[in-house]
Amino acid sequence: MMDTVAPTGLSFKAQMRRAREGAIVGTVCRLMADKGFDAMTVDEVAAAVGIAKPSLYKHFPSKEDLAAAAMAHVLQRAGEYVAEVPLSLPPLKRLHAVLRWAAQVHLAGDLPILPGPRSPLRATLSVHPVYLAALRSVSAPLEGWIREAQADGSLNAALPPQAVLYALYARACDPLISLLQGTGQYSDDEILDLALSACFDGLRAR
Amino acid sequence: MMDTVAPTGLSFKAQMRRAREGAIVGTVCRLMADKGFDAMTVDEVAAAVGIAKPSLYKHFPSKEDLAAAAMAHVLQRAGEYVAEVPLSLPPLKRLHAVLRWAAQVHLAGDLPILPGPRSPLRATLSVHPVYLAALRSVSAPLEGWIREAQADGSLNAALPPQAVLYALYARACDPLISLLQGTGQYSDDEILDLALSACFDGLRAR
DNA sequence: GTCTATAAATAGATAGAC
DNA sequence: GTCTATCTATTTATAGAC
Repeated sequence: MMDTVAPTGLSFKAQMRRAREGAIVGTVCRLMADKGFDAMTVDEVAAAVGIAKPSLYKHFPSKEDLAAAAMAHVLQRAGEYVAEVPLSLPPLKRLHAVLRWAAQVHLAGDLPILPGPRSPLRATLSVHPVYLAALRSVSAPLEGWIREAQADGSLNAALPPQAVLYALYARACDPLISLLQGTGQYSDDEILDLALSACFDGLRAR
Repeated sequence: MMDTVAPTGLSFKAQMRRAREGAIVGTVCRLMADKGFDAMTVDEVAAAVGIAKPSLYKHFPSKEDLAAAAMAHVLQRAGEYVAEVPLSLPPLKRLHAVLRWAAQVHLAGDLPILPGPRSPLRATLSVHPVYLAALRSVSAPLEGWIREAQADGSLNAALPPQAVLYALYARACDPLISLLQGTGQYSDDEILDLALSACFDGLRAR
């Protein structure tokens, strides 16, 4: 039996709270994907969620915590997807599948864009425990797969594993996807294929 | 004889004006590379240039025009570089050289990050004549080189030329470069080689 | 053209009623 | 816990002296 009904009455309110926080976080993801952290206003978030601004601040103490929660949420979803990728697949295919998943989230408009190198948000994230934990839950298995794929000869072994990992994070947020989407000339599947091919196959002919 | 001394007295002031505007635009480039358009404030720009804010507004009528001028400036520099690339090189090498140049500018901290897909800045840029002209002065030759490189079999012909062009723009601003730079583990040349290899060769082994 | 001083709007964040 | 109303700081932009 699932534990959707908790032993205490407290948990019902807790569930509603989590549901609302989920709605908030989802909204923040969309707004950060659209305009980025700096251009997003707390008023917009509140209006889009359909609640008042002070209610937001009961859930999250600051705008930056709001953003950190949103990015942690995306990373947690990614971590869940990573955990479900069948290890029977060859490691390169597993990496391919993860990037495809991330690119789909990007296409759907739910992937916050990366903060600038010296953005104040970066400082907040770099000490945010929940965000960092979610980041590691993705990075650790990916880095293992990268080493596997380099060992079996399917991934370019001249690239440091860390560089490959960073490249995958960068490609998940690839502006190429938005640019192609903006033309209106390609279907979502075509965009995914183009972006993945550009990343794994490279621009040079093979 | 060079025309550094102009026939009219007016042109001397004009030169000083251009020099100051050059300093402003250079500062804006650095700030936009660091923090992006939205997090950059006009006060910061004025302070960094060493002039008062109203003086800024004598040169540029709004913050968005400031940003457009900065991005147009980078594109003009890129256009000048493109015009100097020897056509004796094979087309793929020419594209390679241009991306390397852009990545160097990025590494130096002088390449504004791309605005978000629905950023208000995008709307301004899309109707800014100087910016659009500079953009075309880069895009037109690049697109020709892309078709050449596909025709001679060195560039993946399965990718639409437009997609390759967008990919090059995206890679010029590749966050991978900042991420590698942030580790402190790699020299600038190593970062350039890694970023260029990831773009042209792809992550897969060859 | 450059500055000091300031306007006008908007941002993040909170007080206090219910 | 949620809302109305508000505070404070900051931001873009300008008026007006020199």
